[in-house]
Amino acid sequence: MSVQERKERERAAREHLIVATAREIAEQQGWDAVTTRRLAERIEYSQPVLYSHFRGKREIIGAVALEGAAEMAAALRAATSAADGPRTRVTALARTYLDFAERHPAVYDAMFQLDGGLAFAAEDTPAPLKDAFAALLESLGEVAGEGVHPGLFTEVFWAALHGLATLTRAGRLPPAEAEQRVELLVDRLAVI
Amino acid sequence: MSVQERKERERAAREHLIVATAREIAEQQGWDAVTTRRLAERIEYSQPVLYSHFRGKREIIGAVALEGAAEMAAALRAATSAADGPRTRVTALARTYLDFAERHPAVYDAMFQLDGGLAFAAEDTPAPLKDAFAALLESLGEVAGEGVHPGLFTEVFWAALHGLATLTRAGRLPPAEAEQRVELLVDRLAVI
DNA sequence: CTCACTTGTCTAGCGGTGCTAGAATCAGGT
DNA sequence: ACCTGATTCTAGCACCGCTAGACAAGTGAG
Repeated sequence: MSVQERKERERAAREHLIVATAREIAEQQGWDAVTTRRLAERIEYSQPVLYSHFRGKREIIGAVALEGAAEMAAALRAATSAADGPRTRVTALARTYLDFAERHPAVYDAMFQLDGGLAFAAEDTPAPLKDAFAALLESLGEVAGEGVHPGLFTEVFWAALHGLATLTRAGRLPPAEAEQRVELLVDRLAVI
Repeated sequence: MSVQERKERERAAREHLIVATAREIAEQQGWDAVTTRRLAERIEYSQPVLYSHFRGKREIIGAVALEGAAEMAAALRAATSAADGPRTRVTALARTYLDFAERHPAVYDAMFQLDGGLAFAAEDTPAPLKDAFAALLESLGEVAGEGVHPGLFTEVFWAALHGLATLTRAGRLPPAEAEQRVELLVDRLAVI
């Protein structure tokens, strides 16, 4: 059944092209510019083709989110493994997280701001999302402090990072003192 | 010029009706349901009337955001003034903030998630927004700790609250341990 | 090699969106 | 009672997400 295999391969390639193109448009012009028409034109297929791969625009956003989660997890692990000592590790983690959000705003939005139809904090949460949280937990768990549940601590730290990321990018916080905010956050929250 | 005064009064009343109706629809069915057609029909005028009051939908969102900011500031001040001692005050502040976000999700979105065309952290930031931040600063400044700029501390604390609020509401954090997260946050961030 | 059939893709269109030009209507002053 | 200017509406633009049904291309059987 080599023919069928080839077709499946081509189908998978096209699906990846859709996700990559959606992400590209979103990074360049924002998610509002990612319309099914524009996306279809860019991949040089007609609109209905998109719906043979995804249920709708929401699922495309979800696919970008999963891709982003995997990348973020990798970035976090790379940064933390290069640092020794809990304190340095947590600081590196925080910087990397905020850096990721700043450099890939569209992906970050797909993950946390937009509705990609993904389950969170539940049984059927997709693996990449669980893994991204796990990457946070690995470094943050060791500075949770005694008597504090590592998962709960990670949630709080994560929420703080998320707040900084979104408020900064939305112009709610001046970017100038970003570094000072990170240091204050790590100083206070992490128990070294 | 009594005629003109009456007209201006009626115009102001209608403008307020638009904002109130937009908010009502948003609270009931989400901001996606707030379309110019639906909004126009509800206020029993045609669409173009909306554009004689606001530049566009964005400005209507902005108007709701300003209204919300004033209410939030009032709620925060009410809660903190009823508490004595910095620690109790900060906890009350955090709870009130999160409670406001949970009970008025549409207004909260207008303030911090959607684009209402408002300036933040800048010279021309509208007064209600500045005042809401000031309300936070009043209680948080006293627990910033030595050598830490009160404004910077407030920003970090606020970001953490914002992260908790948005991630919880988006289903990214399980609502069950919300109270524990607040306590952990106050314990660690605030210097009593 | 031909032909029916499945599979895949496209054209065209639905009901909706934010927004606006120009027609129609209403109220005010003379 | 009429003219004039402000106000409001009707109708329409270009776009959106999504889909039914026409059409073409590739597949396997005879």
